[in-house]
Amino acid sequence: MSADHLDADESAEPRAADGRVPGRRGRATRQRLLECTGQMLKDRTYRDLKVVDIAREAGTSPATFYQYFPDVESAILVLADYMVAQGSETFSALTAKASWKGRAGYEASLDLVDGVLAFWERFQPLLRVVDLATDEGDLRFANVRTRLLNDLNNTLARAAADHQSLGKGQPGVNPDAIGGVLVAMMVHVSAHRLGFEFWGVRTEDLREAMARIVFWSVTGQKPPTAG
Amino acid sequence: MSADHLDADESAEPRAADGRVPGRRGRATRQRLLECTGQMLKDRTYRDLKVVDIAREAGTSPATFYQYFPDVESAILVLADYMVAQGSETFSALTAKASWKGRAGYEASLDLVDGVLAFWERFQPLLRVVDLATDEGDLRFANVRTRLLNDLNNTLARAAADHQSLGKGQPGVNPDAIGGVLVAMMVHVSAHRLGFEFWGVRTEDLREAMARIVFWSVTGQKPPTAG
DNA sequence: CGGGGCTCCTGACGGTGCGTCAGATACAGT
DNA sequence: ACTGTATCTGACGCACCGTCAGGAGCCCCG
Repeated sequence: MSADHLDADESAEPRAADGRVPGRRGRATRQRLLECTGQMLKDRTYRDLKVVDIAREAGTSPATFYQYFPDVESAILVLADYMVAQGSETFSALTAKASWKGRAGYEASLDLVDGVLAFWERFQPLLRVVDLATDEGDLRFANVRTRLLNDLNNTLARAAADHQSLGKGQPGVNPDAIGGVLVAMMVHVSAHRLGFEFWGVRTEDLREAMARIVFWSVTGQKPPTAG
Repeated sequence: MSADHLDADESAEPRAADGRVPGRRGRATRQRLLECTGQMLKDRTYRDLKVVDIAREAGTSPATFYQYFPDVESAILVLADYMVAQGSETFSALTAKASWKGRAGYEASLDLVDGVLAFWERFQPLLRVVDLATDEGDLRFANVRTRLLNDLNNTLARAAADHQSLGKGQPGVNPDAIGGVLVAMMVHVSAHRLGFEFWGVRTEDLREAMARIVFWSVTGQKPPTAG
């Protein structure tokens, strides 16, 4: 639940490799390196991201990069932290106000699914790296993933539990499992959206299928029939 | 649909780097290298798998490895091909005979989910690499993934379509989307099973939540209430 | 049983990227 | 201008990659 001990490097003063706190010029260089890193992630794949390229792009030398980040992953983690912040904001906006009742409830499910799809679209390059590094066993990125999905997870689990306590929804099924499974579904489909399209399945159709599953899993109600 | 032009290297005679067809001794070495590769995948992570280590483990030299495989990925692909064959067998056994009606239908959904979970458990190291390489954009592994999931996908889509044509199920929703979404859910949860357990969600509960979603998505019927 | 001609193996090498110094360079204050 | 601190970088050693040319093993025929 609490994540106080899991701060990224950014929560404190950024320190250079030798321990000193960077001044104005240093912070500008650091920022430039970050921006170039984010930029290059859009083109090349994570594993083809060479320190020397980032440095050259930022008009500096590889050694300078290591002054501010112990490795490429650490730089990406800083960008990922920003993404997590955006995610919390985005997802809480989508789930806070929504009601689960009737047609409006189904519309809210659609909005939620659309929100996740859009978020994955927007941060695609970063999320690709996060998924990759998480699967590779990098705990720093696993942590990013957890922080990003935690709220979503809890919100859905809470909603499922609320319906259960009223005798609706999915009685007797662990609400955390419901939330986790739904998040897994949305996340995985979002991540492989292009693969689906390539395989001939329109995103529009995925969106509908997922929203219906979300709505039914939480409320136990059959969603309104599709147009 | 058709995959005739996508054969892995294994469908034809394995050839050595210089084009010749290996004899008895050569094939034994090749096999030994394959086994060591599979073995070492269980310990180290994919990216830490160095050719020199595989070679040493197999009691030979790095150069020998390159005699039989252009790169590490290619060796893993051979192992993956075997896995795909196992998968086709496993999954078709799970879906061929099953009926979707009533309580037995729900049991079949449970069996299906269990089957996927067990399969992912069994081939965990290999599947981790397949997922990883697919996400990294390696088309050879994306192809493995497609072949592995295609049947499952089609089976579920077909079942959904059948129910729709009887006025049941999810009328008006693209059956391919339903199949794809369900497979995505099962696969992603299976891949992150340990993550869920660590986070406090028992596999038993995930299994139930997923089976219910599968059953409902295909048949449109509410599954039997949980004990 | 010994030598010719295959198959099979490997030591050694050039290449690329990593990460780390020691020292060069820019800048700010006096 | 002068000095000390902040910032940068050229150059290096390391590790792994992938490729040769040539050595070692094996089989078979004479």
